[in-house]
Amino acid sequence: MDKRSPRAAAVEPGRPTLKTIAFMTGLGVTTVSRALKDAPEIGEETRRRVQLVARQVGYRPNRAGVRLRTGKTNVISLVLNTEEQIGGFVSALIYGISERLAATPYHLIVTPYSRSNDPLESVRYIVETASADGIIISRIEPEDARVRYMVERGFPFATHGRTHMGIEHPYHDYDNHAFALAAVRRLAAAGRKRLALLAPPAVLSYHHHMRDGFLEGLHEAGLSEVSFPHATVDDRIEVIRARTRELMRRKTRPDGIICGSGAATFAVVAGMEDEGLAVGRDVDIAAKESAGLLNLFRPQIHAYHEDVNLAGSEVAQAVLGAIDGQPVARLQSLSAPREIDKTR
Amino acid sequence: MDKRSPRAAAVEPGRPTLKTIAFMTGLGVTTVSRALKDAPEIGEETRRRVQLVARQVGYRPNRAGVRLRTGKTNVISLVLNTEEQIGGFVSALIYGISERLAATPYHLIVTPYSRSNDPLESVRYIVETASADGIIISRIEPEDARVRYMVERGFPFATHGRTHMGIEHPYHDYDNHAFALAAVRRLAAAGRKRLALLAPPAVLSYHHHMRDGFLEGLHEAGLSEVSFPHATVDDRIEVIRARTRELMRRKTRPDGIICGSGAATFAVVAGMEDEGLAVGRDVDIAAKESAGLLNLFRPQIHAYHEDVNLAGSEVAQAVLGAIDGQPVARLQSLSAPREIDKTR
DNA sequence: AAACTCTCCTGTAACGTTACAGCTTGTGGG
DNA sequence: CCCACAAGCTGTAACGTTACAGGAGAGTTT
Repeated sequence: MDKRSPRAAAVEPGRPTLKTIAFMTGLGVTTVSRALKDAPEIGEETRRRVQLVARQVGYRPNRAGVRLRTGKTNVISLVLNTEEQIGGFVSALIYGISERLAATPYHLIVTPYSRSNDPLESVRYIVETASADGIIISRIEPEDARVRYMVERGFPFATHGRTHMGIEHPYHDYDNHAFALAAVRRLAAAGRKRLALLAPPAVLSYHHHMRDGFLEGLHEAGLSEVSFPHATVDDRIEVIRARTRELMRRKTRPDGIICGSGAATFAVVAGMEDEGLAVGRDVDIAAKESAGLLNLFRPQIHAYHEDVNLAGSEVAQAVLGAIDGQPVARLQSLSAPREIDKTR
Repeated sequence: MDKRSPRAAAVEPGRPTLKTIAFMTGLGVTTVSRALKDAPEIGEETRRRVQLVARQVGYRPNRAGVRLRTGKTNVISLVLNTEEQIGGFVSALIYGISERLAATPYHLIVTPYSRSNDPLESVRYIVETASADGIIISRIEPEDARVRYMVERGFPFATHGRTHMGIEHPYHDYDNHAFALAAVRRLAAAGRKRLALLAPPAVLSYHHHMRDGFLEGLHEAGLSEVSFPHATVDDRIEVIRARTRELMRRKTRPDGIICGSGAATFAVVAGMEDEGLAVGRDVDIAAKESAGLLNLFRPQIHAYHEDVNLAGSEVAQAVLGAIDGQPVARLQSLSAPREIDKTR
């Protein structure tokens, strides 16, 4: 056999294109294209006819063709740090984003960067090569170079977290201030006096939100802080556990600990218990998590839920809005902490 | 200003193309294209000159152009079930895949499907629209319709898990048989006699691997099984916890439980403890996990590590090999369980 | 009846790339 | 001296799509 018959090329081979439909309907390719996007200058009947045929033959626009012609990629890129904390965090975020994108023509592509290379590099690559219509980033810093870069270039994006650089941009964030405040109040209500905070790394914005809420709560309740040195929620479990041991051996050890992530809480509790101290008896712990395992681990922990799945939807929504050119103010949202009900 | 000067179009605007380089070097577009891919019929000096200029101007091939012309997408699609178990599983898998793809031109796109729609649907969409060069799927069934479909169409793919349908295909899998066998031996060594297995759903291949290893171990050690009814590792935590309670209230309750996932183990232990039973005293538990939290949770648990990050690399490697047309036999790998050392 | 308008449709070109079929030029063999 | 051939380069066309500039035909206005 020869490769293909020289003439029937329009209709025979694998996948239907505009040309296929044009041939079948006897119309021009342009007309078919316009008809499929409900352009007003196409006759009602023609439009229906084209759309019927398109549906029948299972026409799907060729993404490469569209992209080449229009520059629109129909891609959202999620730029992630490979060192991102353990646990279902990333999974839940991705699922949340995917759910939101499912009914749209957008595909989600995951672009990781490791600690070794510049976080800006991935973003710059995507923007320069125009390989996505919008970007989602996380691990936001107060002065975030990526945000500045994308704003300068007018590239649509949304952040999972806020900045503090006098630039308004689309974001979704968990209200870590409210979480820390509620956590302090909870521990104060339990009669605790000397609180420690295991916070995120100081370079990240939500470190400050959490600390501000923490300090506000301390002040409000007249409590004092015991610092938690050389440890953040991003450290390896063994590190946090060891630092917690050291902390608990100090003369003025805390009687309450607030913990900024689920996995870290496991490590903190383990470190405490290494020193013979018990959650709820010697020390109260308040923590936020997304997995719902903390109260199986130790029922005494005061757990707050962070809905990362929802965060994914929200941040996807925000970036879609940014692509549409919606006003920024409408693309910013904050999600309130919810204390997990232990009475069941 | 008019849109753009009618002639300088080749060099001025945003992004360099082959035309830009052709203009700069004074060569033809075709020559530049060939030179950049080290084609033999291009002179040594010309080739170096072109590559130098390309590097200088930061040339990146336009993916849409390549894709339209060649049909090659440079995309790997990871098709995931939204209901996939909680925890870092998916994150780790994605990171593993990404690491492997980082040095290649491939992008990773994540295509989820929910329980509601046919798992085959996503795969069929990708194959029919040729929107990826290769596919990775998980949650493999012994007779997997997706595998059959892709094999029939000669579409490159790799599975995270094995099938049993007489078809050889690229895969990576964790050796759940070996895990279950080792776990039984461990519990037998601890003097346990009546073992229960909390396995994956029976539709999935690794259910059978795990059960086979379990049964082999029971037989070898002369132990008996206590069945764990109406529960799988994929059930919600509350469900597993409740079923465990019921199980432990039975007259012939197990004195050892083997648990096929980390999160489920939390639920099982919680259910046990609801009934006043203690891990290591009344019941021994062996479980596999990827997060490394189980021994913080209860140090008595016999934990086995599953390296999902590695699984991601391996399965990515396999799909790349499949795309290259490498022989299937070289694209199959199995990863052995490793017992986590508790003595530290 | 000419000019205009409106509706509905069409052809051309271009996005960036590569396969293919040439085209020069120079060299060596007959 | 002519031909063959190789090396090294180039132009054309095509992948599927859409923007743009029309154009035919029918109806309306003057």
